[in-house]
Amino acid sequence: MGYSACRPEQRELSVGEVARRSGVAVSTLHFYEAKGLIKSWRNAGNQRRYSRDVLRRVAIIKVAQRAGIPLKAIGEALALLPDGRTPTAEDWRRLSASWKADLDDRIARLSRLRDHLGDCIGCGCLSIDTCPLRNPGDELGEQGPGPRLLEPS
Amino acid sequence: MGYSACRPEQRELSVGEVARRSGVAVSTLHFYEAKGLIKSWRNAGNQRRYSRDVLRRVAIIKVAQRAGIPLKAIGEALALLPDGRTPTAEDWRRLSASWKADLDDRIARLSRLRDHLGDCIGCGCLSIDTCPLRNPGDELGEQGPGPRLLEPS
DNA sequence: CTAAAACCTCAACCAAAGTGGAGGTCAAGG
DNA sequence: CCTTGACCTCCACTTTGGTTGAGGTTTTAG
Repeated sequence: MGYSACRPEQRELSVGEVARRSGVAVSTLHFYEAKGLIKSWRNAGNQRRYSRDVLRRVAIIKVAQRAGIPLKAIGEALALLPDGRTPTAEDWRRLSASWKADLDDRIARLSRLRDHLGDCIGCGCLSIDTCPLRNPGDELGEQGPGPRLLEPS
Repeated sequence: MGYSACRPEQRELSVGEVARRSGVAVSTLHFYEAKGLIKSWRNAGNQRRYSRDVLRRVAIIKVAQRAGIPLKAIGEALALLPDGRTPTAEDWRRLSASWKADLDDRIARLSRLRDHLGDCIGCGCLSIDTCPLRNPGDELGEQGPGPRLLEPS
């Protein structure tokens, strides 16, 4: 067995442990670190060591991702915390509130679309100018070019 | 001026015209064609020609995309239509009904997440085992690996 | 007829959010 | 001591939904 299996009362974690405890792959932790979302230091053998609160950070990242927040935005939000500290309850309040607003907005858009879809089922219209599905107008406005991201399935 | 500016009563359209009328870029039309979502034939000079109903197909594609349906699934749905014909009102009824179910599901997931987020704002818990945000369990189940897509902003 | 605009193909590139492998190092158990 | 598993870096590849550009052809307006 590896050295990461049985260490009670640890105050620092290896990547493998963080991976197992947080449920994300080791490669993903590397990736998050490269993107600045989490931090680590190195031991004498150049291996990553994490403080236990990285688990909370990863948890927050995953929740925000499920809410549809792109990693970049999550990183920016986390980076705004003084000292890059792990969010306190108060920090989490602010973060989750802003993400909730985002989520509310996304839900509202989708709901409006659904309603129009319901109205239009079977109408076969889709006519430019008259069909609401064809007139994104206000809430469903133009979406510019570039890659478009979808909701996690 | 190009040759596509002033042709009244056309029954076939050039890419540029389809692009202008449907609101998507020429490159996107090429892309959709490569993916089998739309079809065209060629004139003597090897230029694409479309029947007018490609506009309806593109309209349907865009609506489905806004509902969060991936292009591949849209293509499969359109391909199921006999003769690859342009959807009739009845076809559209079936298509939009299936996409609406998808949309309903997505909205339901996001709504549950929002509610949990609301419950948890400020609680600072995020504790494994107890926080609903940390327990995707049933409705918010595991999301496998691979690229994740987000909702169109 | 000529020049400009629109078209063609093919290939590379973009972003996001990772995954996977090659080749090499480190640590711990037996 | 030595094997094994965990770790390291770097690079390439994946998918989705396109965009951009190079280099060449066609069409059309003047």
